[in-house]
Amino acid sequence: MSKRSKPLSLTCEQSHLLIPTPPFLFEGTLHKPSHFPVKVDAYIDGRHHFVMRQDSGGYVGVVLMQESEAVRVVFHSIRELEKNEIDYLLAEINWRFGLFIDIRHFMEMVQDDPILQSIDKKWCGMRPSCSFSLYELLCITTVLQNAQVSRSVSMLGRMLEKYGQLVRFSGVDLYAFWDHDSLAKVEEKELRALKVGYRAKTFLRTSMFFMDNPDFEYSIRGVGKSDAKRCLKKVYGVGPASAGYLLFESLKHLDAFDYVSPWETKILSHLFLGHANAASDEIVSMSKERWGEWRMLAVHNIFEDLFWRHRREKIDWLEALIRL
DNA sequence: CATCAGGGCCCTG
DNA sequence: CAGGGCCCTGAT
Repeated sequence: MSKRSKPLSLTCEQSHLLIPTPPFLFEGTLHKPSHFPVKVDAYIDGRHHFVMRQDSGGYVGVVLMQESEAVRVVFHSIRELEKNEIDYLLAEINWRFGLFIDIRHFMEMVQDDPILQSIDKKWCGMRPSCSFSLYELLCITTVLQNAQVSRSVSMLGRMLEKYGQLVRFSGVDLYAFWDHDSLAKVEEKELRALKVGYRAKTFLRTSMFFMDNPDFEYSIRGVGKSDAKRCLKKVYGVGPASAGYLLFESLKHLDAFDYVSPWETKILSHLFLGHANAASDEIVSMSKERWGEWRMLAVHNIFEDLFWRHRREKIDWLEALIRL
């Protein structure tokens, strides 16, 4: 694989409509302020952009925008897409952005919960969503491990420059991820040169795993949380923290909150108790008691609201707890 | 300059 | 099941 610096222009447009289960909040679901700045997806002026990879090797730039209660989907590609390709892409988008999820019970719970009530009405009711395939999200959780944000960002940036494909559509330049089969063939030394450290081995082993199990993601969608977690943790490099993110963001388990990382513990401790010293077990059991089967969705709403407010006007205690 | 934890996880004993 | 080691970075 060689470095391709010139963006590939995707000029052929096709437009479709998807209908989410109500109540649906477009920005809350598509715009995630806590996500770090890497050119793999972008929410700009009410439009969400990202790139999907086809099995055939093609790239499809996707733009999502609100159209009353529906979601307008515009595909950008180098040639006209066939009906079966479009059906696949639409079904995939329906899943990745959780358009099928019924959150009515959660919204009822919001009514008599002071913490959830404090979330800005503009987007209390957001859903788990993820522009990426399970493999792609796994690559992201891999760079998150044992690194601060700035390092995670630069590791992923270097990987995308070398192995990704830059595409241009609808006025944005974004990277498509590499495919697992090609990355599986890369030399570990070459990966290590990108300063990903011991993660080089993780990338190779996960890529080989997906090469051998191309239907892994589909086989664990719709499977119960504990079975799905067991399958995920068999993948080299996936521990409790990564499994949690994958279960919620990719597999839509709204209760995937059984482990909290230290930095998240501090933030939730501050919110629950007014100080940052609670133990992570304590935070998990408080959340279970308070929100039950909806606990990860609740925590997600809280975090995104917090980061969103933090971007507009710095929240001092939060600034002290997140490290950039 | 050196030291060290960090948005974990694997492996060993 | 506890704890050392792992790559690199930026904070101290």
